[in-house]
Amino acid sequence: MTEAGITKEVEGAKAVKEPRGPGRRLHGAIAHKLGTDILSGKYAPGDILSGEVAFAEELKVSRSAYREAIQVLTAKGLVASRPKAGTRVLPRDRWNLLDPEVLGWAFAGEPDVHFVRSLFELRAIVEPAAARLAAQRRDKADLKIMKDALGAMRQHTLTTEAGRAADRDFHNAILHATRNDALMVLSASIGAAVNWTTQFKQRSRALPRNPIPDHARVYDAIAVGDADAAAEAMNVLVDLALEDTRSAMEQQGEG
Amino acid sequence: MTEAGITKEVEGAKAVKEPRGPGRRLHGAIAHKLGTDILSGKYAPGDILSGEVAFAEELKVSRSAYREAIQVLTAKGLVASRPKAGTRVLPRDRWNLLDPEVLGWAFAGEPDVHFVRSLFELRAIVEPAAARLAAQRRDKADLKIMKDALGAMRQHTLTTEAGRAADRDFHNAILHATRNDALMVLSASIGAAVNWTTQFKQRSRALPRNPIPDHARVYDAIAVGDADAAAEAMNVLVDLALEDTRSAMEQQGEG
DNA sequence: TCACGGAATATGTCGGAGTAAATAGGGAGA
DNA sequence: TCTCCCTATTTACTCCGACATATTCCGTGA
Repeated sequence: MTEAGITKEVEGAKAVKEPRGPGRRLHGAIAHKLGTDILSGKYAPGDILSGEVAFAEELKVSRSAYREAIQVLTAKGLVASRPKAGTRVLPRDRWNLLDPEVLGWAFAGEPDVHFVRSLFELRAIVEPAAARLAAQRRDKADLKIMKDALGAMRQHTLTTEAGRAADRDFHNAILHATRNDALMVLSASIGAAVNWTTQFKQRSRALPRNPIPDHARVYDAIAVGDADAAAEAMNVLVDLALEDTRSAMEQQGEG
Repeated sequence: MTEAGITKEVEGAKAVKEPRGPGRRLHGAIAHKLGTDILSGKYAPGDILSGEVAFAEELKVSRSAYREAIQVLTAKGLVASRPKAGTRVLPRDRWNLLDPEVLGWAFAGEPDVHFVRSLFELRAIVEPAAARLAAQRRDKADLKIMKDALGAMRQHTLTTEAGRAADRDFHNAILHATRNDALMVLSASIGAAVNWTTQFKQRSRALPRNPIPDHARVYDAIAVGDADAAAEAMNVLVDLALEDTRSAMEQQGEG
């Protein structure tokens, strides 16, 4: 039954789907392939993806599947299609880089060091301000989540998956405590970026210093409602991360 | 010819397309309708959009068109479809609120005051930091754009479209001068949000004080490379905007 | 050299078939 | 008799191929 279920369309999906991906749909797999190709620079802005039929038969899929993938890419601002002009890659400033899926495509290939630096700069901007807002709002439920995450961080080190999960929970709780929808969405993007860069950072250098006390200082400041202290303590944390990224960037080349 | 060209599918598009929309595609119109319905709360998170066929025949469009629209919504994290469970509205924190199109849907109906405040808070966080980075990088071409926009702002007032365009150009140039891709994407979102709220602010109160001197102070600080002064000057600007939004919010109710 | 018309091509749209998953029903074991 | 597990059916999402349409390009004529 299962072997019989592997029809030709699934074989086509296997051809374009990357191995680590979960049970993706066929058009999702095509979108992933095209997205990574665009993000990696294989297709430059202004370039035209030659017609539907050519791509569809090259990828051994029907035009509908290809079309669905193009719709996804269009929704994310990567391409635009016009009736006769074909599907054209849009300029970079039209791309929705904060989209989690686009972020995943960007980090699927070679992570562009310039872009990684941009992301960590954004984090260095947003998170201290978020800590300030969290200290001003001071939601009890979120405070408890932070405290639990802090406790989990004490038990596990940052080298384990549980430790990294606790770290993520702590930062996400702070973003959540701002009661700011826009910041919460950003937290998803930033968190994803941090995740994807974690592996890169891990092989570039060992995990430095012990971040627990710094995290505790952030929590204490938020708990007592000291906005300035919270922002400053978080500033120390993200500056450390930014510095790590900067050195890793120089190590990879392209100063 | 033109009347003959109006076939049933175009009539269907007219049925769901809002009047002000430009030459949108059919599935784009459906996505707009469903998107605004979801953003306005007509469909709550966890709610199920009953089957393809029901919606397709209710909207008088084919299933493909409906499916394309669902693909767009899925790409933006608004919904998720599973073979039997139907198409389900995802929780809010999965939504890609920073997507320009989603932002447009959010402001198509009643602009949620809480969300507007979030957006302006984000702007108040990002723009001073952007001014600081711009002062550190100090790109000559972007500096010229800022200067031109400043000159245009002197000639037109903020009550005219040209004046508002100059204001947008000025702020966008600062974001662009950061050489930070993530910030540049955010600028598109924030700029769109500011645009959509402009009409709301205009009828709520007259344009206050003359912002030209403050903008000039930001420009001067960036031009001489004084990062702290640039951040502080921009802080004054965005705090003013945040204050305006706050008062407009209270005026509308829901303090 | 410019304008108009025809042709070609790619997009947009439609209806049908297949397949995967969730639910409900029945049977067996405790 | 109640509970748990297995199976079958229903459901609707996914994929496919073909048709209609709009736009662009090129050629011809003025």
